[in-house]
Amino acid sequence: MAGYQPGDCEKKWQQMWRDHRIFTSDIDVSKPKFYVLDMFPYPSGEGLHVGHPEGYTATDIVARYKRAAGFNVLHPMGWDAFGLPAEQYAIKTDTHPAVITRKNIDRFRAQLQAIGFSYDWQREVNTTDPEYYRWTQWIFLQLYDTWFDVQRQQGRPITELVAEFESGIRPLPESAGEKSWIQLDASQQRRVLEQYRLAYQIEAPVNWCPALGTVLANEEVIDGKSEVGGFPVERRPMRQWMLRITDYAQRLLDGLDSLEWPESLKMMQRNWIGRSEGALVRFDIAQRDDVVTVFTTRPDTLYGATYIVLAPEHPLVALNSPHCIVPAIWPTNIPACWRGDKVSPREAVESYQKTAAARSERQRQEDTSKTGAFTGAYAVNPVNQEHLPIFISDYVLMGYGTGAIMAVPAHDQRDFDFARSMNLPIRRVVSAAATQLEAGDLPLESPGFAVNSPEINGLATAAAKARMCALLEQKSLGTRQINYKIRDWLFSRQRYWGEPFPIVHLEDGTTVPLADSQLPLLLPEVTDFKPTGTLEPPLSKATSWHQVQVVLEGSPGHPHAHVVPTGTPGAVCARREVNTMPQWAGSCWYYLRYIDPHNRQSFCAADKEKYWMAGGVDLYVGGVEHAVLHLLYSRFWHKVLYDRGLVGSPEPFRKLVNQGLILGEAEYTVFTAEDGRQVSAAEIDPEFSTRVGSDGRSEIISRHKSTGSLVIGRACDPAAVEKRGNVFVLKADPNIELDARSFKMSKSRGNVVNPDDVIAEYGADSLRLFEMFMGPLEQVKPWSTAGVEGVYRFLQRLWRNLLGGEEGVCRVVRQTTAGTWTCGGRELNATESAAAARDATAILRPTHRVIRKVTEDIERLAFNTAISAMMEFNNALAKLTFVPMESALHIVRILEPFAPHIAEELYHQLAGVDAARSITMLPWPRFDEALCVDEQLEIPVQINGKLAGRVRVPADCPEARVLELAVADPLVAVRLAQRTVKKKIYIKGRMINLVV
RNA sequence: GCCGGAGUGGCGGAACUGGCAGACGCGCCGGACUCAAAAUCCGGUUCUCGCAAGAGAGUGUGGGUUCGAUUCCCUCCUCCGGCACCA
Repeated sequence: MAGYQPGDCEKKWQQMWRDHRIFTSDIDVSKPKFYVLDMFPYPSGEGLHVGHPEGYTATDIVARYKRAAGFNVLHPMGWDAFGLPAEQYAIKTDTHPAVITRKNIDRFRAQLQAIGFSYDWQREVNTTDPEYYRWTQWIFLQLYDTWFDVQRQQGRPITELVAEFESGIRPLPESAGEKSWIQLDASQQRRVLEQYRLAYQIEAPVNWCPALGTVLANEEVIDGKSEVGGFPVERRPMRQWMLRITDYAQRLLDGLDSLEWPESLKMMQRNWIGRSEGALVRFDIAQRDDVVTVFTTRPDTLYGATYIVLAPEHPLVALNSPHCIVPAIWPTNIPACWRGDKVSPREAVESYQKTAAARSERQRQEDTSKTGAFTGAYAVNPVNQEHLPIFISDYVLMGYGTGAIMAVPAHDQRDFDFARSMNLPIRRVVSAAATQLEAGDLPLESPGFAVNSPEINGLATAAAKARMCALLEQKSLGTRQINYKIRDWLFSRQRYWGEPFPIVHLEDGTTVPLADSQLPLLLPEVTDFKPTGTLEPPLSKATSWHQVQVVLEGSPGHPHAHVVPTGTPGAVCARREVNTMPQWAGSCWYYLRYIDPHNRQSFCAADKEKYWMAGGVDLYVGGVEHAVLHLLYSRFWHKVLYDRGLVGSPEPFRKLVNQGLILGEAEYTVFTAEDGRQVSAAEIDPEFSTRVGSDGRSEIISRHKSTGSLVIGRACDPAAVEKRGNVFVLKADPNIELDARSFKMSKSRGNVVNPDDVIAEYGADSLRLFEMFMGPLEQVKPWSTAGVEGVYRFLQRLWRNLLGGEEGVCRVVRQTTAGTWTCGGRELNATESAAAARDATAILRPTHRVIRKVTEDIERLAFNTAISAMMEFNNALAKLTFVPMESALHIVRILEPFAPHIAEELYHQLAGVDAARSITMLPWPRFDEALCVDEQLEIPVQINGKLAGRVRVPADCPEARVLELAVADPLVAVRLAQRTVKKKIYIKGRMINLVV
């Protein structure tokens, strides 16, 4: 038999697994279920990179192990295939995105199958498949049909809201006027309900990205640029679909506590949700019948308020509104700087509003200096009737709280800065010390003790807050309030490649959902899918698609629509929604579709959902980049489905692990100045450094810290580098320090590793093993081709240790019932038999130990140490002449989750079983705890914590005897001479410490 | 600035719950096999001093708790990630 040939056997076994449907899963109530899920990929044109198989290998190991351990495992894969990159590429190459998507999926599937993952491919899903997205549309309609009951903190069907309106239990909103529900006509009723639905439309300032030709959610905008492509994003008002995720803020926050997720990720979601407790306080506007309400988290500082600030877009300063509080002329006795060069407050406000509107999000972030304008109006502080000037400034955001604040410059850095630039008074109302009035420098933001505040003087900040809230509520001047940073989810996109909304617009401006029987609403096959260059989506060009006639069925106040041929009696004209859903829609619920992927009656049958989703997905592995996108959105959808009784668990993903990024191989950068001299990395100004790509190789342009002259950084041959102390230097000139680090893989750097190439050279098993051997799953770690070589050698050695090398013979022996030994059918002679018996004894304990180690390490997802343990065991095998069959089968069995192809091959060659039988059908081996420890232990002996000697004792040796032997040990005795042992400490089986 | 996480050989990393620091792999050095090379096998490899036996130091820094600290506590430094005018 030839040696280990990964290329041959991997294809063979992959074929066998497919032919015999080895990994097909079905409900089996006799077994506990285990749902192990990967974040499904976006099938990009580039194909897989080595980062993808990292998480996929981890879950595959768990899936294979859990099956062997007696679980019924669900382990599926699919495609998140709607979205911008394919569409951008489609526009560039003038190919239909469906064509590109199909090609990319085929490529991804082939690549994944070449790695030998044990997915149940019968359950493959594709978000762009009409049979899939009909249910995405259906779930959207559930959101549309749901309203949030604040009292119950629960989403409920719209019919229940209608019933409450009809019976009068729930008052109609003010917009309905004085009429009762039945006095409203159908159109008015629809309008009222639209204000309650979880899916609603609103005209609001949104993130418009001109380069992509679409709006984006807050979560998709990073530093004022689009997450996809990095194009600038501007704010502009547009009518868009929103989902009321804000209503679920508290439940999304509370739910985190029960989840086994990385703490950092929970923290990111908590920050994003951004709960803060405080109070709403009402300030009357002086000499007017108007009120401004502010939100504050520091009601205890109310006496320190010296002015009020409104966001420039605040309704009270909308100059064309009757409620505008800006007077026509400046009040008397105001400082000149409040007035500036403006002749009237209106002019000042208008001018500032224009400046603020012109500032982009990015400019706001970069320049945080405080500017603003005096409105000429005053508000009255409700606790002391003081008149406070009202300003507008863009450091107050309309989107948060009430868009208005009370400014307490003594205890808020931003208010402090603004007060300084506008010459406003600063009044201390908190002292850092209970016994002093003026402890701590201003602005003092940290908690302390209230001063200069009649009702609360002396109270610690927390108590002062509570007391002030109680006072405000008692006098009806304000209320306790909880605010969230999270905004409603902007859910529509002006793109072609997404799910169409199953909604039509009637001529009265109201919306009506399509009847369920009308789903899926297919994306029209258009040739022109390009953005229009205006704010109109591409689907607006598909006139024959969006102009329809419908008949309405059901209650006129909340009907559903059937699209019918023109001229059908009772039909009315309508227009389909021409926006499409964002990429996140399909991924919000795909884990549910895997459970029942071919169901044509329902998104997922209830009994199947109940079985597989009991307690949620058991293990979910994916990148941290989805922390506040997919992971928040799908929790939200899941909670809505839960409220509507469509799923049985309140949280979708019980345990979640983020795999760490895989970086390119380590690189060394040497810096050269313009005059050709080399410069130490320490001399470079990191603030100034920028990376530039040129013909696949990346350079760094930077400048010298002290001289400011231009410096270029280039990659340097690792052979020319050595380490001196904490830094890497050039061997040729140790005065020149280098920059040493690994970089994120990218095309422009030219450091991308393609898994296909690794498989071609070393096989899929080596790829899988190395991905796991590199280090802990969660950690960021650099790729190393030499490291792949290492695990490849391990597999070859294991092969040789069991089956022999090129010309070698099998070393695996069996003991017959008669007690004799055979090797490959040949009976061993007396000398050989003695060796076989000796080897069997020698390897017994290591066998049990390696089973235990691998079992425990898989359970805690410590795959790197599990692999080291198998390598150690393999090294032990190499020292033997013969390997007992039992040990051979055990090591092959526990290797299978990591390297399934070679394990399958070795199993068949060793056990000689039928080709259709898979090693995966063998149960996981058990280990005997008693056989995991050695009979003889070597106990280190310390004197005052320093190692002095060792003693060998039997494992069950009593303490007194161990100590006796320790003191008697010659090395120890020498050091103990003329010293008295004060204390003897023995940690059973571990060590001895003698204190002298 | 705020909130997380992490600093261990030349490199990736290991060390259970406070108990022999450096498992395993890479790299490097030496040897065997070979006409030679590759592959393979054997041995060595934290640093400093020493021919050696051995001695000393050592888990980012400085301190503390403890018989004993990579592990727990405090200080500072560096790196990575997230958030950032959120009242």
